[in-house]
Amino acid sequence: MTSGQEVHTAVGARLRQVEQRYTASRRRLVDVLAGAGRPLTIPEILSDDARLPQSSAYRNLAVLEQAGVVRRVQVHDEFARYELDEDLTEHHHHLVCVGCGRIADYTVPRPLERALEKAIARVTAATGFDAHSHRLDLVGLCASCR
Amino acid sequence: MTSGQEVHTAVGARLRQVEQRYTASRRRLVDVLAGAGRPLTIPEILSDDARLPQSSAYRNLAVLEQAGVVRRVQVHDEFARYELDEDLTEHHHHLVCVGCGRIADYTVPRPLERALEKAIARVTAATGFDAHSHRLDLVGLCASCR
DNA sequence: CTCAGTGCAAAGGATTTGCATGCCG
DNA sequence: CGGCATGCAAATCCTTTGCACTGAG
Repeated sequence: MTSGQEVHTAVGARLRQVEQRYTASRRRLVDVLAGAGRPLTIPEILSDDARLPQSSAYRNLAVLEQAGVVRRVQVHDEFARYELDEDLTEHHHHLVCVGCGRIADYTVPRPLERALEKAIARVTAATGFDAHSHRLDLVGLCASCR
Repeated sequence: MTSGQEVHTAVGARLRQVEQRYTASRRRLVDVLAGAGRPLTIPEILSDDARLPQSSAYRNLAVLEQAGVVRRVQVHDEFARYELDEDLTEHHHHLVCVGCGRIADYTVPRPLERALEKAIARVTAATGFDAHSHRLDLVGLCASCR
C-alpha cells in the first residue's frame, strides 16, 4: 500500500500526461476513494464529502478514469462504482454480496494468481484474444448477511 | 450442451416452479439467447426477432431471470446483457473486448477451474464470505480489434 | 369468466450536458 | 487575459410502469 502523498504525486503525473489539471475537487475524489478500500457508488462518494456536487463528481470521475487513475466497476447494482486503479493500490478482486449489495476487496493466493495468468496466456494463444487484465468476482453472501 | 428441445422442457419446468407460464414470446427470447452463444443486449435481442416489443422483452427477461432461466450480465457497456443460465448451457467465462464491446464465451481448463474452486473455499473459510458463484472475465482486445 | 400476459405510451432514475461564472496558469 | 473547471438546472437515454386489451385455461 502506498501512502496518501505518493498516491497524489502519481495521480498528478497521470493527469498531466493527458493534459488535465489536478484540481482540488479531483484531489478530494481521490482522497475519498483511497480511504475506502472498496469500490464506492457515486451517492456514497457524495455523502462522504459534501463539498462535491453531483455533476462535478461524475465529470471528474470520467476524467480520472480516462487518465487511468480510477476504474469504473460495474456490478448488478443500479449504481456504478469507482475505485482507484490497481497500479495505485494493489491487484485484487471483489466479493459481491447479493444480500446487501456491498462489495469488499480481497486478494487471492499468489500461486493461484500465477495459475490464472498462465491460463490467460493460453487463452490468448488459442483464441487470438489479447487480454490486458482479468476480473475475478465472487458472488454470494457476506458474513453479516448469511 | 443440451438440445433446443431439452432447453425448452427445462425452462418450462423452472417457470412452473415460480408459477409463471411459458408463453410464446418467452419461448422466442429463449430461442434467441440459445442461438447466440454469448450474452446479448436488448437491442441485439430485439433486432434478432422483430416480433418482440421492447417493453415485453424487458418484462419477460425479468421473469426469466427470476425463474433462474437467464442471467443478467453487467459490463462496462451502456446496455445490460442477458444469457441463458449456466445450468442450461455450461459453466463458462467471458472475453470482454474493449475495442468493439463484444463479449465472447470461453471455458477455462478443468484443472484451473478446480484450483479456482479450492481457492474460493479457502476464501469462504478465511473471510466468512459464502460464495455461491464466481465470475472470471478477461478484458482486452479481440482478434479483429487488435 | 377470470386473470396473467401483451403492447403502447408515458414515467422513472442514473448519468450527461448547456451555459454562465470563477479561477488557475 | 484565455481557457479549463465548476455548479446549477435541464436534457438524455436505458429501463420500468400504468393502463386498456387480448388470449389461455
